[in-house]
Amino acid sequence: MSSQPSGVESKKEYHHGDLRRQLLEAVRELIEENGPEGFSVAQACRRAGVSTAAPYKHFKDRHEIMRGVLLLAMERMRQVMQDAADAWPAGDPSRIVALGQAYVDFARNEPGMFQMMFGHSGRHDQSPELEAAGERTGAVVKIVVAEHFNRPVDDPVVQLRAYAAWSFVHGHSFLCLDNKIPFEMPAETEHALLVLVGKAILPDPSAHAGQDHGGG
Amino acid sequence: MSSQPSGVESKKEYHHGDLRRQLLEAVRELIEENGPEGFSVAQACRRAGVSTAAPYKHFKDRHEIMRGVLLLAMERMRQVMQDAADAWPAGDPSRIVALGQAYVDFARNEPGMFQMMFGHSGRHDQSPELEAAGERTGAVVKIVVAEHFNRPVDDPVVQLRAYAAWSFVHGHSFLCLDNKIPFEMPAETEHALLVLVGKAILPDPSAHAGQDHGGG
DNA sequence: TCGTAAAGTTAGCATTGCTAACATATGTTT
DNA sequence: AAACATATGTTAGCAATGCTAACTTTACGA
Repeated sequence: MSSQPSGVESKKEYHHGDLRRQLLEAVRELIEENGPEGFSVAQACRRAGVSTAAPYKHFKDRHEIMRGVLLLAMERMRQVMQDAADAWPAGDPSRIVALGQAYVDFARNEPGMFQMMFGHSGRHDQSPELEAAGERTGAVVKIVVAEHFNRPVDDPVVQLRAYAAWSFVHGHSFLCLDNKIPFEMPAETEHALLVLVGKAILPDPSAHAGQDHGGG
Repeated sequence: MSSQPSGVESKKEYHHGDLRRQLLEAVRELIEENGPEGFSVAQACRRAGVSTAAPYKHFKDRHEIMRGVLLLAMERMRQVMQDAADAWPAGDPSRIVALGQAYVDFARNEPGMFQMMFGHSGRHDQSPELEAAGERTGAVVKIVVAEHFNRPVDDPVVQLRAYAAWSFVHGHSFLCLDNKIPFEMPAETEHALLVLVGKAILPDPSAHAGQDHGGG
């Protein structure tokens, strides 16, 4: 067993032992502190206590670092959404609202991450792994919507309605972070908004059974 | 009249004559070509044919350049939305769909600008003028929604519903640019989506007169 | 035990944002 | 018209950054 320090930095050794993970964490912190633009590899190095050349033993370039950071963030997002869904029984309309709330909450709790994940269309910060992680997150939404409509996940109705709901919470999240909401919105109003739009886009299928939920 | 060149670059004179505008245009081009991250003041200088120090006679720093670029972009956005609204008579439900389509189309036509305007929450790239321009754009939406519901623009119902609709097209625009749509979406499907969500969030007030459109 | 590879280091390059000091054109005042 | 003030260019140079090259130290397996 090597004497690799875990968690906090211990006595200075030549080999850091946990650099990769600490770099990812340092970058995450910097982005949350200074915004998506406000970070540099050099800053992260200082924070991790290594030279500015050290990261390139672990990552090809700064974009690969970003990909690592984003992958972890996407996994956190999937987790909080899964937890929100699990807090309600399948089929309960509150489940969808909770899911949307979890999405918005993640954006508010990790605004830097959220903006890096979705706001840049960063060509360089893309990867198959990240894409797969994104699809796992999207799957959470689709499954809940499918259960809501009691249809298979690949049903066109489910696809379209799930996407419409996602678009809404996605846009709302961005507008929140940008302080673009043109009126007061306390938590209750936001909840009401989610309920309102949830009902509108994902109407209870048992209520008006004959209705066409597909649209076009 | 001085011999200042207009439009294309003419014979090289010591004084450029149109640098401020050409820099803004060069930056806009670079962002559309290389993405929101992929531009530098130096590149814009090369494109405008001046030294890298020249911009600082016109702008305080790179953020002031960005603010200028974003201000012009926001004005273009307001214009295309106003035009879309003007293409339909007041009260026509198609007007709202056209407005949403114009929003999404702007994002697709100027993806770099759209992402710079909304995707960064750029602390440094903010200004009172830009904020005012943003509110003018938002006003177009609010007015159309107010006419739709036949209520004053500051009516809470109008505020909330207009915001909900904006959130949706905003999110959809981002997801489009990020290639995050999990299924095929030709233009007709997108139109159908806009109609579907438009009806859901902004139901025709004449149809179900007694309905509560506020959602409290 | 020893050699190899992993994972650090320092030195250095090109690019960038920005400033300082200088140069040139513009145009107003007499 | 001459002279000056101002606007708007220039070159030179600084510090920070991303990244590479060459070297050094440590860990681990044959």
